[in-house]
Amino acid sequence: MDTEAIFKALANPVRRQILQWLRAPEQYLPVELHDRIVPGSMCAGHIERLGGVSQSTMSNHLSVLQQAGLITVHKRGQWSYFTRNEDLIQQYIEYLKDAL
Amino acid sequence: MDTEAIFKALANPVRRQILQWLRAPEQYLPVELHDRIVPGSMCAGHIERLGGVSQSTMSNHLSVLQQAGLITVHKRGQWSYFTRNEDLIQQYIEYLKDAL
DNA sequence: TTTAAATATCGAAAAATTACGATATAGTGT
DNA sequence: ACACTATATCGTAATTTTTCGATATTTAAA
Repeated sequence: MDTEAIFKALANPVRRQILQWLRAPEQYLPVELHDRIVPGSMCAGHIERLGGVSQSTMSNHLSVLQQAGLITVHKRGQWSYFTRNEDLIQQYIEYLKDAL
Repeated sequence: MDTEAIFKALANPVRRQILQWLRAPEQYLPVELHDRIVPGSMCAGHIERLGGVSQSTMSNHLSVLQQAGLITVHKRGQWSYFTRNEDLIQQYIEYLKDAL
């Protein structure tokens, strides 16, 4: 677990918001979307539309979260589906409990 | 609880290290020091000597931690004694448990 | 009251992060 | 092959963070 990367990733409000959206993608997406191919996930495009930043900026945020291990990507066709890495998130909280 | 400030404060390795030193000041200080006036605390000077940064830089880090509420200061004479704010730290972890 | 010691604040340089538009890459459909 | 869509990457500008030395402030000590 790269705690340094996690702390840094979480220091940005847009990235924390992304994690929130990914907690309940259905809540933020129209019901009938092909996104549902990978449940509990959103593709980059939808995350981009939710956030108030450009495509490249959002892509970078997603990359930072991914490198910290907080989210994972599954590529299907031309789409990238992002999912929370609940295991790592939990592991990080456990770590904080006695390391903070 | 200013979570934004906490996330940012924790994003810096020097500041996280300070929190570690403050977990057990005795471990990092010569036994016979006047610092023991305020138990579980260290004065700015000792923290400065432990970290590899200048006096003003360390003072700034301490200020950031303080503004985030992660540490508190007690002034005695010409010294500032810094102590972990365990309540807030715990509160922050509780917050993360269902907000992250 | 002068001197010294501990800490805070100021102003500015250096480094890192965030942001954007443009372009590249890769997959889809015609 | 061509156009189109989704995403990633590149180069760079803007912003924020980190850092430092110098100076100010406060308390103590001579």
